[in-house]
Amino acid sequence: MSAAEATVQLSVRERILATAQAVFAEQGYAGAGTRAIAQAAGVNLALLHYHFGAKRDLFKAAYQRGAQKVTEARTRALAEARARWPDGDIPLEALVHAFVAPFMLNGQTEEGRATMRMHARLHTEPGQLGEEVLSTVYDETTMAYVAAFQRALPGLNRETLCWRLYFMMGAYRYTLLRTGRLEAMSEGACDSADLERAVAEIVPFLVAGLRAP
Amino acid sequence: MSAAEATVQLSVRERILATAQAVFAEQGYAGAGTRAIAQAAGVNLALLHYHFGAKRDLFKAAYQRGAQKVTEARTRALAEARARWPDGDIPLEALVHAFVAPFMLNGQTEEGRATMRMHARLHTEPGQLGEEVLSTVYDETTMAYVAAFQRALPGLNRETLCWRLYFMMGAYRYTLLRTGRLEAMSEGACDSADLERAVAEIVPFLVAGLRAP
DNA sequence: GACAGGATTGGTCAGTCGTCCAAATTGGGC
DNA sequence: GCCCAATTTGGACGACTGACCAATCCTGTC
Repeated sequence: MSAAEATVQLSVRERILATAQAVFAEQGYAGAGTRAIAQAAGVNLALLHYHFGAKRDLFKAAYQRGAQKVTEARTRALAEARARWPDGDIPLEALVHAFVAPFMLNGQTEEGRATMRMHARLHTEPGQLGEEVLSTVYDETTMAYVAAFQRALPGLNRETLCWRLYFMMGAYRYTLLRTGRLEAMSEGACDSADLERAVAEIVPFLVAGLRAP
Repeated sequence: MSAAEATVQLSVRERILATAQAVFAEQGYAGAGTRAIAQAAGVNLALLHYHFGAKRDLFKAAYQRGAQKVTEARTRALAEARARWPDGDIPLEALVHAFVAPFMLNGQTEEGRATMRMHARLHTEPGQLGEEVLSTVYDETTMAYVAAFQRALPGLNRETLCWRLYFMMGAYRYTLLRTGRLEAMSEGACDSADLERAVAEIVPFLVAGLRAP
C-alpha cells in the first residue's frame, strides 16, 4: 500500500468500527461474531480485542459512532430553526421537519440505515447494553425538542404531548427499518427506500396528529 | 391414535412452543439457545428437534402461535365493525380502533407481550426469517384493512394512504417495544406499560394524521 | 543503526452452538 | 402375554464462539 493510499484510507480503528456497525446492524449482537467482523474489515481477529477490548465494548463504540452523527445533525437542525425564528415561536411544521429529516435523510446512506437498525433493536440486546448506551446519547437533544414542541403546542397537556412524540418516533423509525410492508400494502406502488418522499408524506401526517383535538 | 394420546402429545408440543416463544422474545433468535429453551420447558434437548426439526422451524412455529391469535382478533374486530355499520361506511375512528386495539391490548398478558416483542423485532432477525413468516400470517388481514381505510377516506389518493398506514403501523409497534423512551421524555409522568392509556392516546393521534390535508 | 513501543500476527484455550443417533421407555392394539 | 410405533432419553459429533498470549512487525526517535 502506498503512502498516499494510506492517508486516504480510513484508519484501522475507523475501518473496524464502520464494519462492526454494519455487521451488528445486520446480524444483531448475538448473531454477529467477532471473527465475521474481523474478516469483513480485512483485519486480524486479535486486533479487535486489542483496540476495543471485549465484544460488548466494541458494540458500544460501534453504536455510538453512528448515533452521535444523527444527534449532532438533529441538534444543528434545531439551532437553525431557532435562528430563523428568533422569537422562539417555531412553526410546528418546521419543528417536525427539523426533528425527522436528519434521521430520515441519514437513512439514505448504508451507514445511516445501519445506525437505525442497531437503534431499533437495541433494547432487546442482552444485559444493560441497550440502556447504558441509549440514554447517554439521545437524552439531551430529545429533551430540548420536547420543550420546543411544548412551546409550539401550548394548549396540549404534557402527558399527551409525550405520548404523541413517542408515536412520532415510532412512525419514522419503523419507516427506516424498510420492512417491506409498505411495498406489500401498496402492491408495489410505493417504495420505502424513497426517503425524500417519506419525509414529504410523514410531515403533514405528524403535524395533523400532534394537533389532534 | 386415541384421544388420550393426542392430548398428551399436544401438551408437550404446546409447552415447548410456549416456552420457545417466551425465550425467543426475550433473547432474540440468535441469542436464544435450543438448550436454554429445552431446559426452561423442562424437556430433553433432543425432543425439540424431534417435534419441530431445526431451530429455524421452531422459531417459525413459536412466532405463528402467537401471531395467529392477534390476527384472528383483528379480523374479528373488522367483522364486528362491518356488522355494526352494514352499509360499509365504518367511521374512521372505529376502524383505527379495530386495527390497533387487538394488538395493543394483547400486550396486557405475559404471552401477549412475548408475541409483541417477537413481532416488533421480527425484521431485525437474520435471513428471510422475518419475511417468510410475516407475509404469510398478516397479509390477508392487512389488505382487507387497506380496502376498508380507502373506503373511509375516499378523498385520499392510494399512495398517500399506504404511506400513512405504514406510519400508523410504526407508531403502535414502537409503542409495544417499550423502549423506555416515553418514560425518559416525560420524566416518569407516563408509563408505556399502560396499554389502555396508550390506545386512548394513539387513536385520536392516528385519526387526525390519516385525515391530514 | 540501535532502540523502544505501539500495532499486528498466527495459534490456542475452554466453552457453547445446532444437530444427529442409537438405545431406552411408553402405551395402545392384537 | 407380545408387538409395533411414537415418544423420550443420554450422549456424542464437528463447527464455531469470545478471549487470550507470546512472538513478530512496523514506525518513528535518539
